[in-house]
Amino acid sequence: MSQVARTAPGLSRERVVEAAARLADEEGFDALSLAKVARVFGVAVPSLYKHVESLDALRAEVALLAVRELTDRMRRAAVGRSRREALHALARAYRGYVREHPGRYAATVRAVRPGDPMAEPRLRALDEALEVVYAVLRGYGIEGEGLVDAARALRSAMHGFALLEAAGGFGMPREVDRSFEAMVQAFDAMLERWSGAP
Amino acid sequence: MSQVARTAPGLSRERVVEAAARLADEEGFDALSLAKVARVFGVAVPSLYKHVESLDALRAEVALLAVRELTDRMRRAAVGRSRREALHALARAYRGYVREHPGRYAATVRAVRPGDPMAEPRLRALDEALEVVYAVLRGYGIEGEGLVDAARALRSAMHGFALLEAAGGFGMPREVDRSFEAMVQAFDAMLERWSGAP
DNA sequence: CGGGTCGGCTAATGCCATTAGCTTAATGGC
DNA sequence: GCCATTAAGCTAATGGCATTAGCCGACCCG
Repeated sequence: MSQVARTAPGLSRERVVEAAARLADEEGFDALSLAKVARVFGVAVPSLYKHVESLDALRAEVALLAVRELTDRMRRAAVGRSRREALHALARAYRGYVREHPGRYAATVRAVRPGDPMAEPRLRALDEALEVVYAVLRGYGIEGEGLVDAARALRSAMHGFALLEAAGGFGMPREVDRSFEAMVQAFDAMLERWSGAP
Repeated sequence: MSQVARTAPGLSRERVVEAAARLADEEGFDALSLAKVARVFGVAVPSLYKHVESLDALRAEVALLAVRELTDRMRRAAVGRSRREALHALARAYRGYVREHPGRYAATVRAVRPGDPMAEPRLRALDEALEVVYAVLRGYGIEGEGLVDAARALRSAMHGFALLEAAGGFGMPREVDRSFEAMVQAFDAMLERWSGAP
């Protein structure tokens, strides 16, 4: 008898991933575990396996979510602007996302073992993010091989800055803002006469 | 009776850390475990605790080793050169280290919880690495606040590039070389007229 | 010779991921 | 309306791993 009212947690893949992403942001991506996700829902750990294949799959799912969110934000920021304006908006969107969602962002960084099928959607999502960067750079008149190089340089700088900031590798927040703006501005100048760079 | 000839593994903190670093390079920093280190030495896991305090401490020790090695390499590369020459040498040394020792490098990136006493030596070692970067930038006549900004930008770019490369985020190796050189060259141009940047 | 420390060990604990197999509620076909 | 199927929870069991406690032999120093 009874045991009624199981409160039917009503899990779903989406809800599980969302909770995992929140946990990653709060406690760090490395600290993410099925046990913690289960605790959030008041559910036994094995129940989660009805919705995700493994802890690794859950991590990959969080990474995919993050790449999509980040791409979306970048796109919104860059739309309707060009050159300096677009570059600053793009860069600020990027940094903003990493600051708001450090755990999710950390997930995107995880090295992909070559041939890992679980990472494939993520790679495709990353291509889309790259397209946004390309669009901004084309606004500077950069094309061809130089476009690839410039995109890599820009992504490296944003990525590196975000990570070092997240790792506490810098100092006072005010100072960090200034350094970030300086970096983006220098990039703008660099891109203005990139044409002959290679 | 017997059990003679224990082959006396002769562990030491240094040897344990060295083995851990090698393992991290081969299988990835995340895959590092006390169990694997113990297996390398043919020793029971708890024996390791006579030499390191915990897995976390071992990770921190690997990070410290890596920062020191990297700093040393950067210093050697930059000595006796200036400006463009120094910049390229520094950047190549950085990338070279990350390629040779991806696991060790990953260790250096781990976020430091503020107030973590275990991370303190690492932070001091990082300061030393920063000094090398400063030295190169001073060669461009950059000083004061701009020096801090420029150093952060440069470090971000190298760090970001290295990580994205390690994560397989780019494509063909030949192309990646070219992109890296292009980035460093662009940086050189940027630094040449950095003075008024902020 | 005798005590102490050093560097191994075994045993035990507890957390976590994962698998197997059970149960119950909803669903859909006849 | 009833049965079969499936979906979504559960408990139990397994095995890897980090960590702690406490034993024990070898070597060093008096």
